[in-house]
Amino acid sequence: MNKNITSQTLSRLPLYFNYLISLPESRKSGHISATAIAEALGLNDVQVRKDLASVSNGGRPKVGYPTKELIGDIGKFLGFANHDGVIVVGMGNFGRAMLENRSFADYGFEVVGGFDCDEKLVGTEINGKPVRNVSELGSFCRERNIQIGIITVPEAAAQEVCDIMTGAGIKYILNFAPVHLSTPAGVAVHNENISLTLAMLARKNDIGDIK
Amino acid sequence: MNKNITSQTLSRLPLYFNYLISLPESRKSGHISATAIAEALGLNDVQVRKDLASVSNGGRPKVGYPTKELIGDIGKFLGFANHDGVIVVGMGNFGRAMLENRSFADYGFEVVGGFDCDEKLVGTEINGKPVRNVSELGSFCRERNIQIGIITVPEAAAQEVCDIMTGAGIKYILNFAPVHLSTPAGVAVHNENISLTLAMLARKNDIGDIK
DNA sequence: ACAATATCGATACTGGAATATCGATATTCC
DNA sequence: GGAATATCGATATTCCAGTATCGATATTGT
Repeated sequence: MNKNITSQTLSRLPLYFNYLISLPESRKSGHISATAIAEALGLNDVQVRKDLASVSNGGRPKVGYPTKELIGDIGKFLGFANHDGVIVVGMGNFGRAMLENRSFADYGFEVVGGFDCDEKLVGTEINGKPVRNVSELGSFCRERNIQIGIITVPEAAAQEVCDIMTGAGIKYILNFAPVHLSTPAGVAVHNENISLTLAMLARKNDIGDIK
Repeated sequence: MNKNITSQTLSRLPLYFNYLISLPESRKSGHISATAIAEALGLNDVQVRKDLASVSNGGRPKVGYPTKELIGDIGKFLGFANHDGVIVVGMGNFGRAMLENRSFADYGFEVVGGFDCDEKLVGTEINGKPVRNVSELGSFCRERNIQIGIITVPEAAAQEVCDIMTGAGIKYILNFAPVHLSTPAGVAVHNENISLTLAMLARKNDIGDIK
């Protein structure tokens, strides 16, 4: 168990977690080897072992890691037992998809509500979650100490929404608008530009010689 | 202008492109330095220079790169003048958002249609784009030589849809279902797990030291 | 009990990407 | 025109993730 971890390792942990919980109950009761996990996921066994070393108390030679304990360790490490509240601003299709996304719960997040400035939407519910007016965002987040926000508004409104969020004490912002947001220090932004992602994926092999 | 390019460089090019086109018109008419770009995007200036060297004819010392030319070069290189057809399978909110996303066009993509297996949706139009039955996917894609597909179906159906896509000759898959897809060689998959992204964003500081 | 085997963990190696350094060149200012 | 400065491009260096190797250890089978 070594708390020094790279983001690459961090990004593979959910993969292991996913794989382990998908195992039939019979296999969960025993042990599992890094070799077996690597095989199943098409990875290198040493890599898996190194990754696991950073979250677990170690496995035993010839036996492997106790499966249930390992699941617990990874889950705990990733904070999947948390219940962090998340708000979503912009109730277009994207925003609605966020409110309906069930997989957040698996990772310890709970979307507690949506915000929009369209009066026709304010007051409605989506997937049982209320839609509030953006003007209430500040008080809502401060009251509940919400620290995570998702921006799914059109490009033009993104920076304004971002400012409102940071003003409300939001510390982590996931931004789906295709613009670069500027934020005060201490606020982490992740820009998720779908078109960009697609471009990176689909253009890789097109062009000349790529390593 | 050197056509040997790494995928890392390639993945940064759209970033530069994005930044450059977002500049006010006044600054676009002049020149821009690698240093300035690096500063704005939080990257190393040498890295930016090296990246740009692979697509542009070079800048001038003390002056930088002619901005408009650079935009053109990157855009041309990335194929943003293309019109690559894209299909979307799964007409939930997510899928609908994809059909309505205007920013694809900026990057040379055109969503040509959606697919679903819900008969209530098949035959309708979303944002002027027809929704077809998944059973027609194969013939549709082969006829039009579609190579790019986006998966926005629930977890359980993702692998099946993936198989149908690869069977239809799709070469690039953007997958929003939170599962690892297995594909034949020659098919590129990008898994976009929103929950995971959020976890990495919001948990980074929680957990010990992350590099 | 002892040999064979599977697996672990630590260390060493490798290759590629990021970064630092440096000389060359264009521009600006005096 | 010449000094100062910003920037480029090339080369050298550093760093890091991934992989291979190897000794140690636990289990199994004879």
